[in-house]
Amino acid sequence: MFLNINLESSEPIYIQLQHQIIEGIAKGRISPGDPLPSVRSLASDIGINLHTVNKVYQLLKQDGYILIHRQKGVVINPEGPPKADEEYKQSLRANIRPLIAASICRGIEEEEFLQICKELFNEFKEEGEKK
Amino acid sequence: MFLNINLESSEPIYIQLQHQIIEGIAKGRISPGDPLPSVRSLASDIGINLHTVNKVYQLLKQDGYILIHRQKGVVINPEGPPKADEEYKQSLRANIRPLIAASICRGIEEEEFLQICKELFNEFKEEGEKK
DNA sequence: TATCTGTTATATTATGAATATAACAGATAG
DNA sequence: CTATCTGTTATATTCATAATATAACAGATA
Repeated sequence: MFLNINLESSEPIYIQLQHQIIEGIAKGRISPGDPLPSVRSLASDIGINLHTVNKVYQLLKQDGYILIHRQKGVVINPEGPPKADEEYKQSLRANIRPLIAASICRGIEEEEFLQICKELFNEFKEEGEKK
Repeated sequence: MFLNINLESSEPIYIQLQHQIIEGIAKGRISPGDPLPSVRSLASDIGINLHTVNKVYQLLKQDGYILIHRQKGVVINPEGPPKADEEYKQSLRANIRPLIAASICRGIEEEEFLQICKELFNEFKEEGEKK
């Protein structure tokens, strides 16, 4: 896999895992229909507990990122998660707001902030075109 | 004060407080040199413990947002926090990245994301001009 | 002198993150 | 049929963090 988990980070393991899998989907490194490792094999690959991986899979399932069939195992949802509704956008704003506030206090202008966002979007686009 | 703390939220109280004070500075609701309430009075105003407020003040002091004089009490730092260096921008990118990844998966295009950021910046600008 | 300030110390409770071990039921390969 | 692998559930333990409670100290102030 493309996973790079830092066991020493203050960021919880299950959050890192969740983020990196979602980023993998956004970048097209894993495509709709692709299988994901079993909770046990992924856990032993990374060197963590089975339950930590299971927790992540449950969260991803709940958000519509993956499907879990008793037979086929774990698969990237071909449909993808539901489109962003107003509630989602509201929570998105709530997450960005403190980042912008701190940036303003540190002298990062709107232009520069938007530029950083554009560069991040390019990070995802470029990878998507490699395939 | 302009504080609105949700004691039921899963977001820790000290994080809410920290964010709202920084947002207050970014919006110009509190200006450089302005005093902040004492740890005890603010704590009793909100209905929380003195140590929770003290923790927030220590974090804000550490980041250069406020100054704590033995005499004058707590004051918004006239200098403000240090300008964003490359390390800060790196952590900023790390914070924005998962938001963008999830947005892409949910069908939010770059344009719309940037538009949301612009609106948030306006949130801060508009308030700043009221004074 | 009494009061308010930030600060420090100590202890307790509650919650969440992560682990360990075990077991169950369904599917699959030998 | 048997053995193995799958996700799932249950239970328990360890550890760190968030939040509280109570107390005390030293400097400044009225």
